[in-house]
Amino acid sequence: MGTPELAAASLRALIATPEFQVVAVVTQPDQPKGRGLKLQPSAVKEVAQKENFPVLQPPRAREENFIQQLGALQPDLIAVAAYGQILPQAILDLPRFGCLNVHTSLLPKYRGAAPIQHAILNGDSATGVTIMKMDAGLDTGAILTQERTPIEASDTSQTLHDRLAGIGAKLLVGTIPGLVSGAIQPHPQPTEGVTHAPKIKKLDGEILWTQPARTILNRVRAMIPWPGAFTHLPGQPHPHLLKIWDAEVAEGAGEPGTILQADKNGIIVGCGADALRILALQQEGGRRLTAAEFLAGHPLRTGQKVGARAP
RNA sequence: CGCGGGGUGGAGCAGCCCGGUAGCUCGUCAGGCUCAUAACCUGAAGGUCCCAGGUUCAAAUCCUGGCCCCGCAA
Repeated sequence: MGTPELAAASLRALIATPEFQVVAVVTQPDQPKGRGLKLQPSAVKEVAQKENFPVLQPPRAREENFIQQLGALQPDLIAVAAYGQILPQAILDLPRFGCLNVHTSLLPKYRGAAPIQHAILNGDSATGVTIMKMDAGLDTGAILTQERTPIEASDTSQTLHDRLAGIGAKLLVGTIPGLVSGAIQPHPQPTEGVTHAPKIKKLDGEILWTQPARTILNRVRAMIPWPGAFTHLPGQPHPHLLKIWDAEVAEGAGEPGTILQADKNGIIVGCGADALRILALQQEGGRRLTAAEFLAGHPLRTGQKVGARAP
């Protein structure tokens, strides 16, 4: 059971392992997505369909109807990764070996929907993947295995996600035989160090220029690919949304939100501490551009303010 | 048909409302300056103004249809 690309990676790994027999794939119903809000199948559904596995897409997993359908398949084990729905106890109890969950953090840190983003947002130097045996709580199940990976300065949520997806898939496939044979025992999560990583919202991408440049840069990296860290450029009818795709901390001081310098080397904006050199950005309606390309058509003067919202 | 922005020399933009000479920043090429340079000066090349119709003496500009890109929304 899973929905986005993260889960698709695990699904591919399970399919590729001959010891396992995938009897069904469960994913969220197709959602209206993209321009025009057309219905789009999930990443998991695409993989499942390509391999001709039966796909179940219950609108609500707790419906009796679906639970019976699932029970009829008599699964020995259910693997879950970013499914997007809370599973009722009836499903957790269904398989002989329980339900395993792939979670992209070192639990009990960052329980919840967006552990990858929060790890980068907080400037952590490492994170990892946990395979746990699910219980009724939110990511509170007993830990089976964990694998750690460093967070590089160049990592974004995108790159880290891709790496963790691979690690998680491998770890899941490696953990299942150990659980079945009894070689791997579940360990309850420590009560110390519990933190939560709530779902990222669009507004979490808004840059607060009064924060230190380091903190802002973490936000820029954490919000890739979605929603993108953004600010606003004062404009005639309305301010223009401006997404920051790449940046680095630069020396310099100036009033937060003020452009200190703008040339081929980047656009330097004052922050609460140090300054941020913007290297790649995108205005609404436009493509992603390097600072030099952007400046060729959007002259910026030093001293100009950015991000100021109408009082 | 969910809402909105946009497609103009190689890149990024202005011009469109108020039809009539193709503009700006950068890049490219040539020459110059310099110990030297991605710096500076001078000059040059390079455009079916997304496509198809329509209106008009005349369309980048106005009208209709289509294709593509992007932001919002998820």
